[in-house]
Amino acid sequence: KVERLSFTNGDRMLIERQVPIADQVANLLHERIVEGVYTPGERLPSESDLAEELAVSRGTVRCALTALATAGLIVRKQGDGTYVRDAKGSENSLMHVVWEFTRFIELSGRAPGIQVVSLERRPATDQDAQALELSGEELVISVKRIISADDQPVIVSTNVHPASLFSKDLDQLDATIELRRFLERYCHREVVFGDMHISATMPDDSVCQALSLAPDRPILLVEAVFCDGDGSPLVLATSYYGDDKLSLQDVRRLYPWSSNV
Amino acid sequence: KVERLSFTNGDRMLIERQVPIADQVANLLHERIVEGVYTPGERLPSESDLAEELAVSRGTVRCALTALATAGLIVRKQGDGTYVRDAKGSENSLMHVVWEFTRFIELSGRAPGIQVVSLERRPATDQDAQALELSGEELVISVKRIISADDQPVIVSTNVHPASLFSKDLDQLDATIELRRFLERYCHREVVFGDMHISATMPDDSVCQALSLAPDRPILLVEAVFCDGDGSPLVLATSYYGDDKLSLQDVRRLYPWSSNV
DNA sequence: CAGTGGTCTAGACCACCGT
DNA sequence: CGGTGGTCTAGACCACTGG
Repeated sequence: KVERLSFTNGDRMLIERQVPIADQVANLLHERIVEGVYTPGERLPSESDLAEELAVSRGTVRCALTALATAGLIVRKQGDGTYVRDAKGSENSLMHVVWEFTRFIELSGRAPGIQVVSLERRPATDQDAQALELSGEELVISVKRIISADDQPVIVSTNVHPASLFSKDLDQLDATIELRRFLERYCHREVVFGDMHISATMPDDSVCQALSLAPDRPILLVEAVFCDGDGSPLVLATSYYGDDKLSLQDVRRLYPWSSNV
Repeated sequence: KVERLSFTNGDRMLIERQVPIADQVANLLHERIVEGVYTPGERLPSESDLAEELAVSRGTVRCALTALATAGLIVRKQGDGTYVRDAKGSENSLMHVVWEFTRFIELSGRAPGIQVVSLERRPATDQDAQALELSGEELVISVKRIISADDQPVIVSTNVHPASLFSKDLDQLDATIELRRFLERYCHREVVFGDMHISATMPDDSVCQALSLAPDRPILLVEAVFCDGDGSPLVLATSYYGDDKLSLQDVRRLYPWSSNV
């Protein structure tokens, strides 16, 4: 069998073992779309052609394309071809907004900033315990942040983590990074799942003040539990969105049991 | 090669050709989960066992499992097994809420009702035209409905469709069905994609009146464009949610280019 | 009609988990 | 260690689309 540790196309490393080939293919195609090698509305090379170009099987290419299609980046038409979808797509999907604040704000063309309001270790409340599947009087680590766009505060966010996920002391934690990186750096976990609840609410005084809002202006409240691949809860996130321009967007493939993606 | 048009397990028809096998498997497993054959937290039979039981290849079973995992119904653990996730999951995901009102309300344990406020054919507004990718002065069909739960109005929804999708006259349309069935019946299209924007807003007078709300109570506003598999816009939906109990929920697999689902 | 994506199969090897 | 899911391959046939 051919050993394919890596090979180059032109002067560029393309495929290597180690990380799943399908993922690499997806990333590669994603890059090409972002960079405009494949432009919106354009038809991609056929699956067979891609398979040949990258020296992988067609099944692997399909796997990658499925990922992109699920994310809404491409559209596949049987008997015709695969097209780049002309939409921003998944970049600002609902959940990313919650745990990748900064990227979301950057996408709206503004400069993100994070201010840590508080960082504490305390016993879990009943609500915490239920959401994070904790039993008894376990400890949690709670971080409250204010996120700003162009120095204008737009989000108030509180994240509660099971303390058992952390090996470091409180004063060794740098909370001025966003949720995703925070989890990666200190818990070595990756968010894979999310359960979110969205509602409209009137801001209470503290939120009002933090976001410099008029008290009669409704804002979005997002409550979410994020889990890792095993379904273990990593964080209970409560976020208030106080910016007109922060409309949430959700692009996704519907329907349930269609493997046909 | 074995011809497998259909076969039975006990007295029950299980697999037939025509509809993709993987989908049938997914549906079957979904049913079993819903019916409690497989209960939350329980480990499913191994992929190989399922493949053998249903007389399909392991790849096909994996396809089905991937669909369920994407929807958040199961969790797969390498080297261990596949487990039923204990969460309601995808049934009331964000988008379903918008185009399957009745199911959503039923899931909350109440009786759904649909009242048609207006049904008209008119020229597209600029906003319609942009959202539905119409050019010029094309016609649209606009339906305004009030959805109730236990006779209590909870949603005001306006759906604008390109008139070109319809072959029937206005007076031949029955709008007392929800969006999904409406599109199936009269346009013979299936919703596959959605672009949604969510925001918090104060209800205007008409919405207030329709939902019997106090004017100082914030509500959710969801604006969505739904498309078919080709990415063609089918409907621009504008919905106001005026019920405390109607919190939106979103469960989904994150991360982008992981084919590893 | 040729070419595309859609589906399925059979078999292989791997990484990982629990025992 | 055996069994599980994770990945990849090669090849087959189908359904659909466009020219």
